[in-house]
Amino acid sequence: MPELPEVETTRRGIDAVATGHVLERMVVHESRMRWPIPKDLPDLVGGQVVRACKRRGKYLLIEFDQGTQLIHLGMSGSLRSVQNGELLRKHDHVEWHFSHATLRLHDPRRFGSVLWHSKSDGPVEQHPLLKKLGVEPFDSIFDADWLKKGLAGRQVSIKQALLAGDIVVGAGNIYASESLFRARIHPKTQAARVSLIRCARLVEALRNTLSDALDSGGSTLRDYVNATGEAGAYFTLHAAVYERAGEPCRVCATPIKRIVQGQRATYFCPSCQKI
DNA sequence: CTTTAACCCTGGAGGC
DNA sequence: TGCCTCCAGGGTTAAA
Repeated sequence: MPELPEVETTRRGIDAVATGHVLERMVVHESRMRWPIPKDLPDLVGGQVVRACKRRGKYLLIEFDQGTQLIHLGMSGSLRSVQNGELLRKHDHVEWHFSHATLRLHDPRRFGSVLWHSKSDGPVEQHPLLKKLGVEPFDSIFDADWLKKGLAGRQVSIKQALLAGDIVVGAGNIYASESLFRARIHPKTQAARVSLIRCARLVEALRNTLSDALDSGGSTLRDYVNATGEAGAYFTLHAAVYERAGEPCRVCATPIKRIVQGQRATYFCPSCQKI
């Protein structure tokens, strides 16, 4: 799925289309997503003004006066703006119709979700899916100390701890590998054994990896399409290790290795990255 | 408490 | 132009 840069790119795209405008109609073509899309959601938001389009981790938050829609893109989701009346494609599951454009959620695997959090249930940050999320990577509170404290007592690998998202959000499977490469940390290093110095390196590496991806349009994915429908090529052009097993490290030419951690592929340079 | 692995689902790639 | 296996951006959930 879209990792944080892709989600943020999407947020900017839909913000430009939706914020301050009346959502004339929401249409659900397929409600069987990660969780069923609530049946009463279209009636709840139809005719309402979109007040803001925000993001928390990889969740998109569409704010209305009565509450917030939570949208997750899962592994294969994309949310893009199309001209009103553009032909529906296979796997276009949800539409948000505005007078000047339509937003479409396209998600072949349907791991994504569209949920509702009513204002009467308190701040959206308290939603069960959001309240356990770690800090945002660009929040100033996220520093070496924060990371070190978060890793304390964890027996899992640093790769898995980073991916878990309960210390810091935003590192998906691609950027977890890429960030560890930049920080020169071996992905199998025990989380609790990562030193403060290396935590500092990892904080910087994660931020640099994410902001580089954001600068190039948040487009790590083979078939990724951002909110305006523009495909990107950051990943194919710039990945240092991801999906490069057997190919030479861009720094030292040692063949990149692929291992499996927690049922997910990890890529690293066995020479540059130390335990 | 932490950790693990099953699971949700479609489609593309590659072997035969 | 078929069939089969493996793999893919995520993350919740039940079980150990």
